[in-house]
Amino acid sequence: MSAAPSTSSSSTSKKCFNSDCVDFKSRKGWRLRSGEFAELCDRCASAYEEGRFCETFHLSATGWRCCDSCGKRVHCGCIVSIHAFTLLDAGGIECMTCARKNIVLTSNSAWPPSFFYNTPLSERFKDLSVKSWSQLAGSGPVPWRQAPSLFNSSIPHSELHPRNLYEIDRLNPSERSSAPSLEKGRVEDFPDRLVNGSLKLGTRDILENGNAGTSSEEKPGVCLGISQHPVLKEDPSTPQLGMAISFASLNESNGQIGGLGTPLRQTAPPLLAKQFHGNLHNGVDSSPDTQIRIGRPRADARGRSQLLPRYWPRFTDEELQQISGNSNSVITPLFEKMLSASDAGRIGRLVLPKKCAEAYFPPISHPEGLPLKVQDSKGKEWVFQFRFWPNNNSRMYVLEGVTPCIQNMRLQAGDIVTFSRLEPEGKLVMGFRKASTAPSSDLDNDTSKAGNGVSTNGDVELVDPSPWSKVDKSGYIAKEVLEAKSSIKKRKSSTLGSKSKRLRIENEDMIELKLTWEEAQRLLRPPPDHVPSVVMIEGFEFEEYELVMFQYLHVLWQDAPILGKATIFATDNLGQKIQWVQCEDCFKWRKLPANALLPSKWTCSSNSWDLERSLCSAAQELTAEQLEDLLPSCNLVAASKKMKAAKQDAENEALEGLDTLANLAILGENEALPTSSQATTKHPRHRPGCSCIVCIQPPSGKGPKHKQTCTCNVCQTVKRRFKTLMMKREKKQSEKEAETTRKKQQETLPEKLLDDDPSPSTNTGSSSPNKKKVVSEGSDDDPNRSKSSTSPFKGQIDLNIQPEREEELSPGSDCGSMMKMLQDARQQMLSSDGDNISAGNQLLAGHGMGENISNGISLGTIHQESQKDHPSAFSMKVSASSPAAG
DNA sequence: ATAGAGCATGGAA
DNA sequence: ATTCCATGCTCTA
Repeated sequence: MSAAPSTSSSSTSKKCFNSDCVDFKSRKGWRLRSGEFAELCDRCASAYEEGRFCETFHLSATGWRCCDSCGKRVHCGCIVSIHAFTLLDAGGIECMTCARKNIVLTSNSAWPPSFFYNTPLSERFKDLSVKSWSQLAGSGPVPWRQAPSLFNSSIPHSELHPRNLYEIDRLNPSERSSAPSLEKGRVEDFPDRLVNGSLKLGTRDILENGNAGTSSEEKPGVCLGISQHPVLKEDPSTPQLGMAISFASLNESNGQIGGLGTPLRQTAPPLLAKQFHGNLHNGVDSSPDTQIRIGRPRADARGRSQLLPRYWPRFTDEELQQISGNSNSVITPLFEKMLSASDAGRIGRLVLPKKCAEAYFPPISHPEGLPLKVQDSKGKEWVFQFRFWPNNNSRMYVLEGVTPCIQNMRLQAGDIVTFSRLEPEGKLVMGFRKASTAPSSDLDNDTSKAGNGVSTNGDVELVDPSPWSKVDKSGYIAKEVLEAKSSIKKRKSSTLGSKSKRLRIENEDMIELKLTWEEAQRLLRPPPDHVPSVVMIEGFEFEEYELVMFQYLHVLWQDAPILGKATIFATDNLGQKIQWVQCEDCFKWRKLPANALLPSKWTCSSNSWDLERSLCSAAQELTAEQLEDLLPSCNLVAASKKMKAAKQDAENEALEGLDTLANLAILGENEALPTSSQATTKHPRHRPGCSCIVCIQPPSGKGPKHKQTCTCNVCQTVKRRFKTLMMKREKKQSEKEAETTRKKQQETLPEKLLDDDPSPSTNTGSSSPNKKKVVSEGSDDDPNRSKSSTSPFKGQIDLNIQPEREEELSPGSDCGSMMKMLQDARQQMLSSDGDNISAGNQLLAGHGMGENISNGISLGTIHQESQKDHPSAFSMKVSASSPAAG
């Protein structure tokens, strides 16, 4: 603190932060407790960077001590040098140089190897066993962050550590457990760098308890050295595991972090918290074995943390084991991140969550960063450039050059990449989890299954091609399927774009989705006798099941309503529109008004429409037979699909196009379908005024349900948009019909029946039990799209479909009654105008409102729309649901 | 013209 | 109000 001049804020004055200096500030120095950086003049900054600051300005200050090992003087009483030394277990201090040496030489050093990132060192640390780490961690009051009181020593000392030691000043207790940053001149913020597994564990436990460092089992302070510094700006609840241990970083330039060995330096709270349940208590745990074993995400493990929950690694034991394989390596989950469109795009830049980057990756002082070696679960090593961009007063960390890896893993936006570390090797391992297998927040139960990219055999590429096999009940299923398909070779920039966020949300709300999906799955089973129609798209052959599409749409519209309580629409004896819904608990089907908005988890108790049947004990209205009739008729089934084809690109595009189409269908926009690459830019930023479905809904997907009578802006918008959409479509449809009629008269095409006629009547009826080929034809206006295998358009598809023209498709003709119901719903909606915003509400409800799910009307409507015009779209989607077999 | 690199912007948390 | 971060924008090669 002597270093901290009187200036209250480095940013408020133009003078050098150093009160002893009168020059103007121009560079950043150490990080202040406030989180800002001390701004220094060139001279002071240089001194700081070179480790001479205290020697220069604080010689007369108190707090100097001597390194117990080399006798060098270290200014322990100053924030500037906070990372230049470490406290020894037995008392006393050690300069970083010695500390580093010791840590290299002994596994029991107070200095976690994690501090040394550079390859050379990491190599040296390779032989450090996990045990060593744990021991390190438990080595006592290692000043991960030094308490103020620690700085009062007056022991003289002669020299400060290596300049790099100066880098980090992270005194921000709450956020940093700091590792000294290698950065020169710029104070790094490498908060929360855990030193080792045990530390993490401890932290985690702390976090789990949700309090700052006081867990019944663990005393963070014990191992982490509880910082007593005032919490700067971080969440006060955050454990103050400070650690300002600076570590002498090695020459950053040599970069290769190689194995990264490093254990994390950080207080990686949540992360660890989740994974290693209760193993180490206070970091003093000397039993290495207890730590870092299979980290198991615990649902209850979420404590508070600096890291956003979405970055918490959600590895399951299984996954961890897969990663570590048969080796004796212990896997330490670090963090995970759902790929954004940008991440998965061709730019090859993966944006790293700042805290994660700072916590687990080597500290970097220059924007150029360092090459970082990362091994995939297959053992293949990748080298990314870990760097950052100055961003405001912060940094934005990115991994560059990830494209090959991303492609290799066949990942796309929405999928999750995981970072973990293998101990004792210290290797950074990058795994992945396809969207559909992404474990839900705390429900990791079924995540370990497919596609996590961390197969034991290391075959990252073993992305299960079978969509269904990946169905894990999560709402991602369809999406994933789609993505899995589209990911097959050519990986274009993600189509998720704005969806990724939604995906994240969904991921976080997976519980709900899972249930929904479970429900959906029940409905997805194809009837025994059902014969799928085969759709040929771009040379791909798909077995098509209407419901798949239906479901797909649910899932597909990440930005829209989606997975909700699957219901079946019908018309009762009185001619009224109704919907059948199945109780989550008793599985009985209940009849509800067609416009009822249902939450994803609907139970009899929610049956306010029929009080007599608001209890599970109440008998089901439908007889088994009736139910049987009902289900098949709606094609509430999904089935596997085969995809024989070759053109992955085409496929990708098609899928992406479909994806987009789906959105367009909802939005009813007129623009031509954007290309896949455009997909993400179509909605670059939802600026003010944007009324897209994304923008008009609550960001978190949570929130109160909107009633049908709600007149809030969102609802109004939805109503208005829907109305407009319907009007447009009606108009379009009329035109189409007229045109179709004209053409029919002229040509009397054989495909006629397969044609576009979107009229409900046409769609009603058979569910095409017969396998037939559906040919998708590209041009949107071409009414010739047909399902006939003999169609001359076979294999052709035009992805540039326009929602408006979707009317022509009628894959739905197979969907008989379902289509009729949908049509009915649609008409009902249209006729009732503003009042009946069922569709719109459905969107709302199913969408942002989290719990509400499209009750079917919206879906139906959408479905229908899509169907009408774009067989191809449908087909594609359908196919999406069933991954390629070919 | 295109791709890549780096920075800026602004929505979301 | 601040920070994060996804992605757009601009410049350069």
